Amino acid sequence: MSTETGIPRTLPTLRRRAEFLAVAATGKKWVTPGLILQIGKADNAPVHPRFGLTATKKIGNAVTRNRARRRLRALAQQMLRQHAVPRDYVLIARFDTATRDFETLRKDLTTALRKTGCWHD
RNA sequence: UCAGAUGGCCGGAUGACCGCUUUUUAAUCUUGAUUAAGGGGAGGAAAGUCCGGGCUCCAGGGGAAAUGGGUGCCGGAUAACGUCCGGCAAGGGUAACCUUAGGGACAGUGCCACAGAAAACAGACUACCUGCCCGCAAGGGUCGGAAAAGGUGAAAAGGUGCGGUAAGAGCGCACCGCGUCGGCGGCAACGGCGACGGCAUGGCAAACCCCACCCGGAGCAAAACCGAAUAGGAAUCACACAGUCCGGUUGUAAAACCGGGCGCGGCUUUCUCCGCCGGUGGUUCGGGUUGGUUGCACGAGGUGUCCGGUAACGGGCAUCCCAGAUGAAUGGUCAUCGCCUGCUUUGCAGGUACAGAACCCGGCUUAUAGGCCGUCUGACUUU
RNA sequence: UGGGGGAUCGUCUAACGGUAGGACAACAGAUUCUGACUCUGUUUAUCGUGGUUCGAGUCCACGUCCCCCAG
Repeated sequence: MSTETGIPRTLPTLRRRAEFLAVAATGKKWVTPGLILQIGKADNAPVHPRFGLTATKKIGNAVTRNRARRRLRALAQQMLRQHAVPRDYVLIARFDTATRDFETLRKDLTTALRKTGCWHD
């Protein structure tokens, strides 16, 4: 389950509707053109960062939603494991998520983490 | 060469790094996890959910009826179909070919607005014609004849031509259409031939309907099992409360228990037969669950080949195993090359469709950049 | 995932298969010193594509969008 660094190789994900609602209820979020980041409360934070993904029907059909979700997941596995304090995170896909350049998307998430104070090196 | 018609197929490729899921083998231990190596991992429509079937439950099976729904030329294919194949008819096109919910209008009911004399028992109106009467005449009246003319309308009671007549009329004739009968070809739809009739039966059934055939309902969030937790409910109302006979066991007896028959109640809308079960149904209150496994991928399966059949399709043989997620995997990034378009033409820029399995299969419908391979028709040119 | 229902002016709602009507709104005019109220007039619609029919908002097929129910 864990390596010598203590952080799992793949981050656990949010699964229950109640968990998503709890993250959204804090109201703490940052909006960038590529994605929206929501952050859960600090008092009941988990040991390691967890994340959930949301792609609504508004951004396109099933193929577009799948592609946006997969890019966000790949991004989250890369970034959150190294550069995020342990919290619950929810990443919401926007119109440009499926087509935006991946480096720009990475900068979007970096900016969101820094602005919300969840960044660490 | 140009313009068309039609059938089938494909629907990007390779590599590197980092991942996800499933499976096989091996190792480790905490016996269900980790690690390592290897294999598999979205479509022609996976879509819409419009039909058909498998499978599961409603305990199971048979018959009848009602209600409701569907299909509708004929023959065949199929597990089945509203699908497919072949044929017929009608319509369109120079043609290849395409389109068609294409049974019944003499079973009955209904509708045909406006216009028009009339919209369906044909008969009334205007107008026409011979005779008679009135009148100088124009014209009027009347006994009859006849249904050819009447601006409409989507549609007007066979059409065109000739004869015929006082005027006309299938009144007669020719051709076309229609109907009836006969025999011929075809399994049939239907076709064509001959004779006769002398025109009858307007349209709408994607209006109600009639006829023929088909259909029980719900759906994998079906359903089964394991585990945890809680409960093995309470109140009230309605309905039914039916028992009896026979046999056996215990017993002194009364009686109790067991089995069977008849009866009562329930078992998909109703009835009924076999069968099964023994209280049923409604309302209110209270309590609880949302984990895992199976179902779940060897199938009306794919590929190749041979045989039968015009074809749809069927059969034989060989060979292959080819997705299985559950906040839901099948990917992310980079590079190179295809293909298309444009140009500053040997390189740069832009583009590369529609779209994501969720129990499975057969179809239909809809979306789709671009490309490939046939077959056929018409026109033009050359030989 | 399965089942059911619907779509008519900008909004709400009518309409036997036969000229798509009404209310509110908008616009113009009248009234008023100006505005409101009131009166008169005008504009605007059958979800899309095909089919049946002489003729479809209505009947049929396919598609698009929306709503409801089960869980």
